[in-house]
Order: sequence, then structure tokens, then C-alpha cells
Amino acid sequence: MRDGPDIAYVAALIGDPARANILTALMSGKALTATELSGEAGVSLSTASSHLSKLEAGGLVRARKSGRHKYFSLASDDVASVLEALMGLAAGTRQLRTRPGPRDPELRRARVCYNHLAGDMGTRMYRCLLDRGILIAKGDLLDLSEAGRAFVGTFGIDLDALPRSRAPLCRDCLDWSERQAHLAGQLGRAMLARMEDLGWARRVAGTRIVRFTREGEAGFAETFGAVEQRL
Amino acid sequence: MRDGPDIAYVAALIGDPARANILTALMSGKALTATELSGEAGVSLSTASSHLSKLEAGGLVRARKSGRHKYFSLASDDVASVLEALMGLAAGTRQLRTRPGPRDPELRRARVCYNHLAGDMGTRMYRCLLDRGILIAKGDLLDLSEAGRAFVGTFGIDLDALPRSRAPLCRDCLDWSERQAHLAGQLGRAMLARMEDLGWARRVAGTRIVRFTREGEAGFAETFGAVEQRL
DNA sequence: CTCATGGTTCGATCTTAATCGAAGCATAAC
DNA sequence: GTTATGCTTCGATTAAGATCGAACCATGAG
Repeated sequence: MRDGPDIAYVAALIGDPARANILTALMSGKALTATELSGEAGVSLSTASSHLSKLEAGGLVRARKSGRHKYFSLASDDVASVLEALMGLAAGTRQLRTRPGPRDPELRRARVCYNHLAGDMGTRMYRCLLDRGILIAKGDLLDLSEAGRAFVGTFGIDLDALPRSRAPLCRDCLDWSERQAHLAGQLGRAMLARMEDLGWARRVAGTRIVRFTREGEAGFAETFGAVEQRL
Repeated sequence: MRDGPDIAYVAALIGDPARANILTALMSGKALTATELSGEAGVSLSTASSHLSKLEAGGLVRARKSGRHKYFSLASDDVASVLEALMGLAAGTRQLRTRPGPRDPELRRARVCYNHLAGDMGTRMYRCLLDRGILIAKGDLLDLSEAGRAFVGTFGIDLDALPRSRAPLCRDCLDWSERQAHLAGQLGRAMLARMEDLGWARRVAGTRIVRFTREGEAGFAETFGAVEQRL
């Protein structure tokens, strides 16, 4: 029965507390240096370095060196997806949540998932885009409709300017706190970036929290419809 | 940055080779006894028992005892989803596939994913159901259309007879080999079961492989359309 | 009842790998 | 050039947990 890819290797990679902390920190979407990550993980620089090389060898993170700094980030959206899915399991599965934490409500409301908007507001935006026919779901694939291209344009995003990478334009990603999908992929990244440019929201340093301004709340509500909380 | 659910615990649970083998074996969808699983994992009965109690405590597997046997199965579709996702990472990520294995092509063609059809044929069926409007994708949620109810009925599935559990009727699940979605949930389970009833396919004992008969291939092609391999 | 079988628990052993500090390298600042 | 900073490598220590066999419990078969 030992068919298929060997899960154990990847899972063990994620399964160490220090490495899990590192990966969680990278879910913020920011590229972080080894020193910063050692702090996040609560571990000495040398051990962090060792962990990072393992994560890189395992294809979970990607490193770019710039000068005497080495910046680490998640290797792909796929990795972020798996991490979110694991969080979903961990949240639902553990008998007692260790510490719900004071920041928990804020995290559930709006947070960053690698580089796109997640949490309640993320899933709300996603549902709205679907309801309006801006996005068209084809199974797990997402298409941007003609109307959608227009919408995105007026929102201030230049599609042609997006990096033409291997990564798909639209993807969905299962949200651990809402247990619904939110928008990922290049477009998801661009949407969040645009909201930050507009001054709607900004990330809280050192966390995954995204905090909306008063104007941001208003703009978001206007653009993505009424706030009807889940059905 | 230590916000959100703690991934490490769950990931470490999956990350031990013996436990990973156990979980992979349970992906066959069959409930297996501790003794059988110890064989699958290549480990003594006592260690398997220890692993199983950890997996149960962690909420990954569920145990039912019947007489002096104790049957283990995956705790939920969610767990199966996460395992498939991890397989996707492991398949894409590892620099050199350890051993593609002789059964690999068969696995990629048609296999069981917990209790529904996966692999090339699984994703083909899924795409067909969407194209014909039998299933309607609403983000990550799937609805069965009116036409769909009729279709499912003529295929020989009594929807009302399905267990009315907490689990959703339709779900999608990301296929590790095809990197596309296939159908999961109660309906996915029922579809596969019906195919087995019809004599279209049967599971190969001791593996996740699903092998179609000649008539099964024909019926499948007729029911789910031309065989146009991926676009 | 006795016996066999499936499973769990216990204790001891042993391997793996996480950890740190110190030393070494490379790059940038001066 | 010299010095400081970011990171890696090395070696030694240590702790966690995977493993097994033996003893033990529970259930079903006879």
C-alpha cells in the first residue's frame, strides 16, 4: 500500500514546531531574512538556518539572496494552500484550542494568506465576485469574465502589468477560519495590493492581521456589496 | 507571529512514516483493523496500536469496535482532502521521485480517494458533470441542479437513501496526480459505489487502484462523454 | 469452562534530530 | 585595507519518541 508520493517527508518537514512557526510567519506573504525568522520561531540563528535549508531542499520555501541578506518566502501558492488546509484541520480537530489568543477575532475577520486576503472579509469578497459574475467557477478553476476584466480595470488593476508567471491568474484557497474559499492567485494578490494602495487596509506588522480603515470599510462595503453575514 | 491553529501538531502526526503509511492505507476508504494496519505500515502490532491511539486522539482517524475487532477509518473527508493535497506537494516537490513504482500509471488513471473516484477518470467525470450542468460550482461549494437530480436518479442512485449526515452532498477534492478537482462528498461516494454495483469497476485489494472492466470503460465513456484527454 | 485471537499497556532500548555556541565565510560599510 | 553584520558549518549535547517483546485484558469460539 506504499503507493503514491510519500507524504511523511513533507509532513515531517512541516511537523517540527520551529519550522511550523517559520512557515506560519511566511504566510504573511513577506519575504523574511533568516535572522528575522529565527526570532519568529524562537530559536537560535544557527538552528533556524538549518531548518531553512531543509525547508528549501524540501521545496517548501524559496530563497533569494540580495547583498548579504537572504530572503525567504513560501515556494508557491500550493504550499500556502496546504498550510491553510492544515490549519483548518488543526482548528477543528484539536480537542481544546491551546490559546484562542486575543488576536484571534481580528485574524478571523481579515488576515493575509501568503499574499491575498483571507478571513471573513476575504470570503465575502470572493462570494461577491462570484455572485456578480465577475469570476466564473469551473470546478476548481476560475475564469475572469469579460465583465470581470472591466470591473478589475475600474478598480485600478492593470491586468497586463501582472507578472506573466507560471502561477494561474485566479485560484481559490480554502480558508481555515471560515471553511469557505477565498480568492488566491495573481489576481488575489493584486486585489489586496490595490486595497493597500487605496489606503483601505494595512497589514499589522509582525502578524497576519489586516486592519481596515474607516474609509476602507466603507469602500469595501460599497464595492463588494452589503455585509450580509453568512447565510 | 504564533497566531492561528498550531499546524505542527497535526503535521507531525502525519509526518511519521509509519503513521503516514497507515493514513495512506486508509485512503482506500476501507475500514481496517489494527492488525491489518500494522502490516501495511510494516511495524509491529504494539507500535501500530500506539500510533493509532495517537491518530485517534489527534482527530485524524475514527475507530469503531465490532466484537473483538476494532476498525479504523479516516475521521472525515477533510482529512482525506488534506492528505491528497500533501501528496500533491510531495509529488511536485521532491527533487527525485523515490520510486515511481510499477503501479504508478494505474494509480494515476483511476484510484480511490478515501471513498470516491480519483485520478484521470475521476477528474474526467467531474469535468463532464460540470459541463453538462449537472453540478453547479459556486465557489468551492457544489450544487446538484434539477437536471442533475434526474441524471443521478437514472444512473441508479437514490438520493433520499443517502445517509443524512453532517457531511455535504457534493464537495470537490484536489487530485494530486491530475492537479485538478474531482468529486467528493456523499455523492462522490455514491457514484463510485454505483459503478462497482454495475460491475464497471472494482478495487484492487491492498491498493488504491480502481480497475475498470471492458464494459465499465464503455459505459463510462458513454455516460460521461468522449475521452478527449486533457485540453 | 478452556483456549485462541485481537488489542492494549508497560518497560527498556535505541535512533533520530533539534538545539546551541563557536568558528568560519562572505558581503557590505567605513 | 579594517571592521561589522548576516549567515553557514561543525561538533557535542540532549531530549523526544519510535520500536519491540512480554505481560495483560477482553471477546468470541469450542
